[in-house]
Amino acid sequence: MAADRPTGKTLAGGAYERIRGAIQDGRLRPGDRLRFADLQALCAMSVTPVREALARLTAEGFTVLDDHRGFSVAPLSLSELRDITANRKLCEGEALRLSIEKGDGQWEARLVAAHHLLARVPQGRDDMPSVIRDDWDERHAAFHQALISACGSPILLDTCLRLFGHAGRYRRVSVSLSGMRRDAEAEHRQLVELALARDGAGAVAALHAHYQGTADALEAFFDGRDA
Amino acid sequence: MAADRPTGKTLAGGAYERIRGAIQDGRLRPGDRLRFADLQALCAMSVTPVREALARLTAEGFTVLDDHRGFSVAPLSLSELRDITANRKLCEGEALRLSIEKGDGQWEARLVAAHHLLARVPQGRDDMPSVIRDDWDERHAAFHQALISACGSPILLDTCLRLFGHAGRYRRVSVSLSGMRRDAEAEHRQLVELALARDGAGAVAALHAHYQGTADALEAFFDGRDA
DNA sequence: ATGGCATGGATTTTCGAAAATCGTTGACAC
DNA sequence: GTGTCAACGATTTTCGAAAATCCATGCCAT
Repeated sequence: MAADRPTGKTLAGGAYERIRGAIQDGRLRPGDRLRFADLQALCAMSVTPVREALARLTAEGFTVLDDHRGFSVAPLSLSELRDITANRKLCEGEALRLSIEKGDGQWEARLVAAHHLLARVPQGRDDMPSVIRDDWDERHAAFHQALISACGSPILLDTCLRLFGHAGRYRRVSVSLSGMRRDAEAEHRQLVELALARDGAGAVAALHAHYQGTADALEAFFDGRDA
Repeated sequence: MAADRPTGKTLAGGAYERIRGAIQDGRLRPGDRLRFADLQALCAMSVTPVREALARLTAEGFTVLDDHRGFSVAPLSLSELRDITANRKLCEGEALRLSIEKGDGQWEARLVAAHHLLARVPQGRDDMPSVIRDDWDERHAAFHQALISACGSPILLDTCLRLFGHAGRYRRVSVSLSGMRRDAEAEHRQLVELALARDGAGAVAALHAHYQGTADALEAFFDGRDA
């Protein structure tokens, strides 16, 4: 709901954002075949920028490409969810540890500010409580980004950002079917407190528990299905 | 020297491999502007597949894109080298630990085989000892891949592969100017022994030392330059 | 001399159609 | 009834040129 104008600087960039948005919020579902005709209609442009957008999305793992058979939305699976969770524990855990070790007052300020914004908006919509609000999602991402923003490693930050994006696909599917997680707020607040107290080990443990809790909540949904 | 025919299945795939190869072995140098006219000549194809290849390379960090100003080869810097090294320690270290913990006989066989192939070929060319042989480079990559191939995490493997590719750019630049590393062979053999002995902690420590040694050898070259 | 502005050239970005490829359907032989 | 093969339709992939954009040069006014 945030991209009607040719968003960025180039059409291809706009197509990238639009298609990625459609994948992340479920309008395009896992396994769906992506025909160029449909995507051209969705993005109101020719085939070239759409193809570039799909190339980028494929490199990031949101879509897959079978040569000469076209693109499709990357499937979701229980095994990938577990894999993502394990990698988030490893990478974001280390990034958090580094941030606590090296973060300065600016970092603390960013963290407190991001948490304040996140805590001020409800997770679900008023009319449809089982659908995540767009602004909550943005602020949630910004919060986790702020948490690790002082780690000093652009590459690690990039890895974490990529993992966060992939986890987002699972988060939304789960929430739409099994309801919100009840204690996310408390866990976020606890993370801030531990970080400000410079309790590296405790904060990393809390982060691990946070992700594992999210993953556990999702496992129920995938139970039975999956490949 | 390994791609005259339209390598893969699609032209774009061939362009990707060719341009990436040119970047990794230094024919295209960091900061070089990538004009479509030149690339079309290099790849012998039209603009569309070249553009798709550049989109993929950009998503993987080998090239950068300024909107409407074109693509260029991603620059090399001392800070990025340190960042890559730290991330390799973290990710490949964990992947190695997991492989040692979970690897079976098949993994051991792959590892021994890969090491055997690597040890059988000299690092530098006979005519130009300061240039890495293409086959050594391939086998070196295969060895490190085999080392962590039993970690059970496709995402972690992908991260490691990406990091290895980036580190390769630094490795070649360094070797071409300051000569080979003298003890790489011994370190590789030691890694195999520790892995087969299932000494997780020792193997990870050896891997860290291996990467740090490589990085230290490179720092000398970058000393003075860099941004 | 200096700053702003229009003009030109070089390059990227996009388009719409042609060429190539894959899966499938249907006919035909065994 | 079963298996093989050829032709078709749908779709991707590629092409070559047009449109859009940016950077630099030179001109004019101050």
